Amino acid sequence: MGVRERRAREKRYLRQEILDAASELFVKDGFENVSMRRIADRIEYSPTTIYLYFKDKAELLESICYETFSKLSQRLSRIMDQPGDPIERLKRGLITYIEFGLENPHHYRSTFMMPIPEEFDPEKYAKPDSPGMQAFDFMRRCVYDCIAQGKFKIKDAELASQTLWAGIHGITSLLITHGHFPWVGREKVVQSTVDTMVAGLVAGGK
Amino acid sequence: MGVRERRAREKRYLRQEILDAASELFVKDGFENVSMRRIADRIEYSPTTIYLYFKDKAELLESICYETFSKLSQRLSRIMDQPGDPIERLKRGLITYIEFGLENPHHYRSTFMMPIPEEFDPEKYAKPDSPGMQAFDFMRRCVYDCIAQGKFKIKDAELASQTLWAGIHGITSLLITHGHFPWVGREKVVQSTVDTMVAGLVAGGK
DNA sequence: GCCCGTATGTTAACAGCGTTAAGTTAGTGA
DNA sequence: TCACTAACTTAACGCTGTTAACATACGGGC
Repeated sequence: MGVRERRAREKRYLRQEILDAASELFVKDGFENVSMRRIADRIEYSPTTIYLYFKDKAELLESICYETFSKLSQRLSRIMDQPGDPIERLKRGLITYIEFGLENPHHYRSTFMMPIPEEFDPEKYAKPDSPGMQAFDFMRRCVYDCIAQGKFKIKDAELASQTLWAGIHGITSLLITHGHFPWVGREKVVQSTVDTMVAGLVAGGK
Repeated sequence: MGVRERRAREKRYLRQEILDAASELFVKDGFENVSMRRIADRIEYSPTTIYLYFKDKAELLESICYETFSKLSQRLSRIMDQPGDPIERLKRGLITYIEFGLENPHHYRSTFMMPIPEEFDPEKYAKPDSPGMQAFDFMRRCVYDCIAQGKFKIKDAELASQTLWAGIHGITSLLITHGHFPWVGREKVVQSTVDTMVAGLVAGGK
């Protein structure tokens, strides 16, 4: 009587096929250039079939970003588990975040650069443990370590974390959207951003 | 024989009327929620009329952003002309930039957060003196002053400017797209970002 | 063994979008 | 008066995300 199981398996399989097709187009062309019809073409189903597996386009592409950002979480967790100077650890984590964003510009854009906040939707913000926010948590824990060890002049870990996030998000998103700007050099400005932010926390702003 | 002139005047008038209508919708709903047809409705012309005055939607909304960002340039130029400690001047400029972005989220988004870089289009990047870039120039000049007066450990003014830009862009864009995030406080994190970046430049990264 | 209900997928359509080609109208200059 | 041009409109193309209505096939209960 494994019929139910076979069906469920097939269903999972098609769901994954949709995800794969969508992901491929998404990586190549980005959110606004992937249409439900193009995805459907690729898997040789009708466009409406997709709606049996995903509520709408946003949810579909959100799933893709979720998968991808999980990899960032893994990378960060490996770094954070290592011993040694928390400041060096923090810097490596920040660089990893930035590099991840540059490797996955469309995912990064969809996750962190897309909508202007519509009305507050508790549904969405009740789950702050999305992989994106998980990445933020890794950083926050590392900042706690730095403060605990007296490395920072600033004592408010939350404030310090948010400040750092601003910095790394800034350079990541600018390099994504303004790749043609006459940067002094991608690596150079990435490194400078990280070094400057951390130095600022060490020295204490004001 | 002032007919030509009257016609030209009327033409300018309608152009401005389009800009005003578009701007109003734009401020309210943002780029992707303003349609040519909605603009046309508002001024009681047919949608195609707009194309007699603007090449396409992008150019129309670019004009709007241009106008708005000119105001930022003005604000910044007033600040930069004042005497006194260049670091204080710089900080005031950075804060002004951020506040401007938060006051005009849709303009800011369209100008600095929108496209993934398509193929290099020299047409667009031959004019780096757009108001957006003008704002950047103000900051750069101020950074030069700081370095000239030996206030910064970092000596590369271009690198320092780009690093600062990353920081202020980061907090501006995050507050725009993630207004619901549990920030420790908007003003607080803005101030912290500016202070931390500047302190980092003063102390010298590494 | 038949029938019903459900799961799965399709077709057709709606309402919108940016944009273009073709057509209309009014008014000026010759 | 005629021809030309500038200003504007109508109609259409080819997209978009999404929904409602319809088709089909298949397993469970009688």
